[in-house]
Amino acid sequence: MGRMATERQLCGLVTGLARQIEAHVRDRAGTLGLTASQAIALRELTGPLTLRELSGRMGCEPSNATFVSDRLEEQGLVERRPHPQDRRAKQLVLTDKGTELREQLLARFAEGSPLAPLTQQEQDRLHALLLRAVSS
Amino acid sequence: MGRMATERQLCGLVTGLARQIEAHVRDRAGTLGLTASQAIALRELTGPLTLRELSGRMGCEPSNATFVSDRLEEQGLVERRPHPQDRRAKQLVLTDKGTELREQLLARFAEGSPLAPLTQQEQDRLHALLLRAVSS
DNA sequence: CTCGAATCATTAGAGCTGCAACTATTTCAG
DNA sequence: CTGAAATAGTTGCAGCTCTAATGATTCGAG
Repeated sequence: MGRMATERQLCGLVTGLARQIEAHVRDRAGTLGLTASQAIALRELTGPLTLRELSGRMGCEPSNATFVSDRLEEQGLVERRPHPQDRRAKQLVLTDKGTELREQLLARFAEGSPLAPLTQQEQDRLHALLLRAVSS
Repeated sequence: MGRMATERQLCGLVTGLARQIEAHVRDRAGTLGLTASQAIALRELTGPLTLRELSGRMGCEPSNATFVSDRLEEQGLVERRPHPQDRRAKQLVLTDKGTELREQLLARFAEGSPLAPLTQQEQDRLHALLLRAVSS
């Protein structure tokens, strides 16, 4: 076994794992009739959020948040409301239907995550390493 | 600070880092007039590959490899040749132009990877953890 | 106060991706 | 040998993501 990990291999592993996570989300979301990014948006809506805030939480561009919000709004899961303080911005709010679906979603996500096989200690160590890599 | 890392946070970190890597590849590839996936395909072409083999190395579906190969062929960087043993398959081969561009590409990729800030020891530990997560 | 710069959301456009269906070929059980 | 099943590549489709440009609003230096 080569003990020195190259950055090349590391990048491959990271993107590979990201792909697995994405596939897991897609699968779970699919059981509720949602796409992966719709599900992630719904998950992040812990309360009223501006579209920019949502894009920040989703880790994507604001234009993408607009796109996803359109789909969620079409399905009657969220509503766009004028922002109380800033007339440029809009607030995204869950409807009753959206709130209910979100709860089901959170339950589904808990089942069989790709990272579940790792022990708590391993997860903590991975967390620390990733945090260092991301923030630098 | 909560010391227990949740799977939720971990998933976010992994996909966030994957995004950074993707952005880095996109940036470097852009300086040579390539898109990110074209660059990754080119990088993986260490020798003649079947489209299926390429898709395996790229970590994507075969249909995607077809798509990317079309673009590379349009630019005269690769050629599709009949497979010597299997008439179903095709072999993807770099042209002279493709070989030359690939070398420039490898040099560009080496500059400023998102994982460079990690020490060798950290990279090794990350490698081990990711390997465990991916393979299970 | 005022006007230029920054910020919010949106739109248009190009490109990537996975899934499902299809054809051609190979493999293998009987 | 023969026909069913598996495999290679492709295509169509829906959906995601980025970048760049735009209009509306807010902020801030002077």
